[in-house]
Amino acid sequence: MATIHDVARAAGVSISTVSYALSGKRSIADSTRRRVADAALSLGYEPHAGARMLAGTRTQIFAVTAPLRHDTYAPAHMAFVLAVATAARRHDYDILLLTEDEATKGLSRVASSRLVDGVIVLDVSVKDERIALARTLGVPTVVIGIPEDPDGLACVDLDFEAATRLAVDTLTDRGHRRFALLGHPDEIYERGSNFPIRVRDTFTAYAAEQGLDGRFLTSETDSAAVRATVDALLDSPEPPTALLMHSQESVQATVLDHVRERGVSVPDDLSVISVGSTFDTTRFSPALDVIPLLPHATCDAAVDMLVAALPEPPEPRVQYVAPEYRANGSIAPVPAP
Amino acid sequence: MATIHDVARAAGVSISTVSYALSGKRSIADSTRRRVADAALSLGYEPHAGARMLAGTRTQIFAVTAPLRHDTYAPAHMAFVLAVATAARRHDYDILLLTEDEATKGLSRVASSRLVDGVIVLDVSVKDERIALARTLGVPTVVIGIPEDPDGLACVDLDFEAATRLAVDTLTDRGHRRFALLGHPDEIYERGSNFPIRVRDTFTAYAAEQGLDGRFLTSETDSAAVRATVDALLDSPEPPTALLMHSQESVQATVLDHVRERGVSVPDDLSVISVGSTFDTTRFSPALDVIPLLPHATCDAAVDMLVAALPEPPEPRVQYVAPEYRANGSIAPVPAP
DNA sequence: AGCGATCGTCGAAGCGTTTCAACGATTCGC
DNA sequence: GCGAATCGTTGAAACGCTTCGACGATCGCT
Repeated sequence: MATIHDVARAAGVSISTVSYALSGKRSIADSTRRRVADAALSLGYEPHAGARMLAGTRTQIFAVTAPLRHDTYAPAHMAFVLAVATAARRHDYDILLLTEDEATKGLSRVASSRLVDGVIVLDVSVKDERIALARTLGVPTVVIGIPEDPDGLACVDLDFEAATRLAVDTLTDRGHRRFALLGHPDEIYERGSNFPIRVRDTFTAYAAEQGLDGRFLTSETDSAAVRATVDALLDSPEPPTALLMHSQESVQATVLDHVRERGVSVPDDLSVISVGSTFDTTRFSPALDVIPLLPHATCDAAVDMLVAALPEPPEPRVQYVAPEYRANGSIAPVPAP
Repeated sequence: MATIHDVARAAGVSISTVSYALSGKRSIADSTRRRVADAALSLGYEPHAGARMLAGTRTQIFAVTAPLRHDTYAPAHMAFVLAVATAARRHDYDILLLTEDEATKGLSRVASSRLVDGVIVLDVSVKDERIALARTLGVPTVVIGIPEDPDGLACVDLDFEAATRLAVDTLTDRGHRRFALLGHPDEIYERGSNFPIRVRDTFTAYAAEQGLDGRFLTSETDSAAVRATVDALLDSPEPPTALLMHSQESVQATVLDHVRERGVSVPDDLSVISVGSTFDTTRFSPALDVIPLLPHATCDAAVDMLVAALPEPPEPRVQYVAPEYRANGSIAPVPAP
């Protein structure tokens, strides 16, 4: 394994010149720079990570703390981990993965051994011990999602409020006045889960503000209960003409199945939008319009925020990522009465 | 941040004594060891990762290279990444995650910068550039899964051959003689995917060897095609009494749905076993007997193998993890004719 | 022409560990 | 009671890099 000494010898310069030539931190004659670069390349020189950490101030590693809860939806979870990894690499950073109980314990460890330059916290829950830890550790941290008390923290998340209003607006533009929002199971709200609550509350408040009929329904996960909920909705005296869904993939699939079985056509009889989803709604039949979670945009923003502030912790603030509407033909103007 | 010097001063000994006291690499008087330990604890001393890498020979980091392909089943993928992380932590190792194109490019990078002590290769494909790279890089490596040419590599995988025979044996013990295996879509086999082929070939050969009727069927992913396949099977002159399934979760769910719709009872009319599955087959109705993939057992074995050999590459060999049968009531003795 | 500023390069001082050779103090065998 | 072996401890030398201060050479300005 070639060291900086080998490169220096091969290029006929001193090791400091090699360092400066490769890092660009001081001006070096073009001819010298070229000679150094050539030598480095032909020797296959890669700086020793440990030496770099010790001498320099950067490790070029971020920790990603991503506990796995029993209700974690694996594909979404992975999309975020992946998006962080990809974003980090664009800034020459690698990702150290802390999962399960290491998501908390490992955080202190890697921070105080100065293994990482910063931390990305994924999948925050309402009461998240990692939040307090990040605050006391003083290691530069960005949180993806909004914890109960974001004071003193840099957070990034999709703007669920805007997403909800965007869904409603898109439908009122087409004349809809009677809405329903099918949310997650009750326990999710009772547990204080962050964005389901934000979506629910925004929906209710915004519908009231606009003088719309806006019913909120929770969804159980078993398919019979979902069908019963759909029946109750469609059989009500003035059934909604527009349905927002902010729930599990399987629930949304069941709803569509059951609606079809009842002879209700989407979008002719009922307009449907999936809000804040992580899965591919074009595989449903019919494909659903969606305002998706945006792992890439969110993680890019988070990593940018972290990198920009280094070596200091980023300025505490909550940054919202603007939602995007993806049309797939599941909405239509309100049907004639 | 406390350094080893601070600890030495606090304990009133030299830094080498601190190092030896904490590492246990030389005998140290018990009283001294205690004083050092106390000092380290009260100062919150954590050794500097970079200094350690530079001076010592270990980094206490493994790279996990896990590309994400378009057909990767996220939950299984994550289970493996997680299982590796957990196993590694038991040996005081952290995990550096290399995904997407970094799965290959990053491998050279982290290996030649001596950032990692070893590599775990996940999700090998038939033609996998990471295999060749691992061979030339000389960094200690263990592969999870069996590549086309495992020569010179240490590999760990579930014993799919044994799993398949176990499924067949379990059913022949109950008198079954007519079998079907529902596998993956055709393209999977054509692409040369490793374990689907191993399951298929073992099934066919073992059935022949035992003088059984063993039909192999591929499965398309769309539900109509799956139903048609089931119909063809059940309507054949001498329909099988036992069905093995080695296919996607949704396909298995569809099969069960359709079988039920046709009034065929599992297990009374048809015994069913799910082979090599990563998902929870107890959520099906009926719950299915399963010989699951074993991420934990597999990753434990892989990490153990890697750690045991360090700092040398592990001895090249293929280690098979024994399959486990999980009964959930989906098999029964062959029905009376 | 003479002066200071700028440029390209270099030597050397760390960074915080691990580890080796060596040392004084005990203990042991005879 | 003497030399040899053992034990606990130490100082110092790496490990490979970054970065600071310094130095000649070159430049631009009066």
